[in-house]
Amino acid sequence: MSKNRTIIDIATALGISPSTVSRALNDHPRISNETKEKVKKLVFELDFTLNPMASSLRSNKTQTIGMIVPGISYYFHATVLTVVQNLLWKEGYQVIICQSNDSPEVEKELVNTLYASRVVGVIAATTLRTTDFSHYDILTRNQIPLVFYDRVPVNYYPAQIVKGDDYKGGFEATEHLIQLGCKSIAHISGPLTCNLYKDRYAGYIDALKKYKIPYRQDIVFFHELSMDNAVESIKKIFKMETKPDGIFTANDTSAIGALMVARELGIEVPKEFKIVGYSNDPRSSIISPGITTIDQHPDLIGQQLAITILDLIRGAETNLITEPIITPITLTIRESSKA
Amino acid sequence: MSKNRTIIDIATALGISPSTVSRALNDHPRISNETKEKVKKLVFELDFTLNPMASSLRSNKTQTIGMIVPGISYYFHATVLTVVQNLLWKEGYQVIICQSNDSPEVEKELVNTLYASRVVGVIAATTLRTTDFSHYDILTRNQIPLVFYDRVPVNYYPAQIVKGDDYKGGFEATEHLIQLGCKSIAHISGPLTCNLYKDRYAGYIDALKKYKIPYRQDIVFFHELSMDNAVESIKKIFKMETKPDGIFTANDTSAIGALMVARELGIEVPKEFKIVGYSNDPRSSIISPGITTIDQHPDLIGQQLAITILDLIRGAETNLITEPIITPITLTIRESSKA
DNA sequence: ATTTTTTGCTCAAATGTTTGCACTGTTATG
DNA sequence: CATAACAGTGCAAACATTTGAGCAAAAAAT
Repeated sequence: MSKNRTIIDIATALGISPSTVSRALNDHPRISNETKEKVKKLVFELDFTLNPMASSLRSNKTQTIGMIVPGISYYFHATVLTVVQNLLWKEGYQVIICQSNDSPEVEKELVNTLYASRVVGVIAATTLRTTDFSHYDILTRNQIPLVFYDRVPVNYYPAQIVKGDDYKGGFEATEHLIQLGCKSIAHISGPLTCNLYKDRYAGYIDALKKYKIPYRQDIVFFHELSMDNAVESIKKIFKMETKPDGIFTANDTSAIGALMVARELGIEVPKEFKIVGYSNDPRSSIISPGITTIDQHPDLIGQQLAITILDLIRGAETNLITEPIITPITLTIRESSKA
Repeated sequence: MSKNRTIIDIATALGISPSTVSRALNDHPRISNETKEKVKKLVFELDFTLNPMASSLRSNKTQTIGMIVPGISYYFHATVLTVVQNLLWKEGYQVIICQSNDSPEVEKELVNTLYASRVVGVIAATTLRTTDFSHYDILTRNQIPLVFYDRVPVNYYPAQIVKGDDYKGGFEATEHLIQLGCKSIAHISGPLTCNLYKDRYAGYIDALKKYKIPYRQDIVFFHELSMDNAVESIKKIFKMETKPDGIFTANDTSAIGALMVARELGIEVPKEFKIVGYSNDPRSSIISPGITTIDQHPDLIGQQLAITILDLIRGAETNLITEPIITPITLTIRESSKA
């Protein structure tokens, strides 16, 4: 029965005052090294740990960082989470992970609950349809560091941003198809309220422009990027008189959908139709033909997030929000876009 | 600038004492409904929330549940996590997710840290190689509800267990292959220190026995279930004089490995060689031919976990650990095992 | 030798709740 | 009609820590 020890037990055992113990444990400069050693030794021997509630109550600071994601099980977010959680845990922070399930209302509620539980920082990827970010104000107003990643506010919002280079991703994907000889490239995009799809779309447009390929409105689609939606759009494409000879989809699920429809209709990939997806989902390397896609390096994003939030928390006095931090992407070429 | 309101502010505003406010908010029976209404109304209007640290400090109880998983990004665990986190959040609990990265040492440390942060319950899937569970004693000794899932103690340990029916999964997978006419069935298993592989292996054995198929030690492998290991083992199999005509692998990664090697060597699946995996990883439905596999219904397991831990926490006085709760599995047939 | 600064520590207050006990007034019991 | 039971509330202690103020002794500066 491990009795709950307190700082006072340590103090009396050593014949010093509780305040000294507290300061010793927090490496206060006014405590002699000798005393610090003594305290830390006993604390170690007794396996003592400070009561985090009492600490937090008194200091009004926790060791908790909140993280808001649309869902834990999305490949991209799961990978980011893994890295962030591991790194922050090592620094002594607890990460509390919350899922918005892509609902703006839930997102709002999550922010409030995180604030109520006195988190010292928040990392968030917003909902696809979040356009109003005022529910995050409660954090900024109280100087709680806030970092958005992946899905970030489109207009200015006073918080740090970390994101993959979606514009470049869109551009390179499209350029790649063009360089392979595609003359007409379809695009499946998500809702343009979300920066991800807006930027990837912009890259697509600019690549077309650069190579003087006319933009065809009838082969560009905007809808939630589900398998069903993708299949529907692709079927439309293949019914056209002037069929496109390639497609760039803003996620891999849609790319897989495209591949399946093509297979079903007996259209040869990549010979007759080339496909490039986005995210480097594990499925895209497993399917055959393998799907060319843009790798967003979620582990790099995770690392960057951990570093960024720690910086903000530790240097909280100075407000050091910088320009958005853009992490690199890599075009990963597979069979779906071979010449 | 939302000042930090306290229970005392509410009390003075209403001309009552802080204790009454506290009791009203906690639905104490001795407070009149009239007073409760008054308090709750003002609390709602002011957007007031109790300071969780102060509550926890005083009551020595948190609203936090710890969850230990080998890694967030494994498909199975990600799905379980998603469900558990959503359900527990709705009940007002915060879930703090920890990753052991499959290291027993880290696992040990995690348990201690969770205990130190006064979680009210722990849900854990252990490391593949955890054989000593004594680091969990600190929880049981202090009556902190503990539920193991998926990877659970092999010998008796005084904690609730929730797991898929691995024995049945192994049995059905093997029986399925036999019924399709396989005469010699290989098996790739993980370390037998882990209940998962032990049970699936036992199912495999018993299915062979039932149909009087001799056990061949040379086509059964035990090693970590990575792609590389799988590829290596499969290559051995295909070099044998008397090649097996089917394989049951204890995870889907190995099944995918088997499929790839077969493809490389020009062995036709399922005609010459049939494959059954385990877990229903998304990749297994995407690859072609699709891989037959055992679906563990991670969402059901998640639901069951949430229910179980809540029961234990709420009825904490009575110790109601029951027999292991076994959740159903489903054989999901795809092309890799067609006749 | 005196004053100032620094070092190393203690005291006590403060953090925001919860909760055992006590108290008042009302209603039921004998 | 006295007394017990009970509903409804308030008081103050307790939870374990942090931290500003204070104080004595030692070290440094004058």
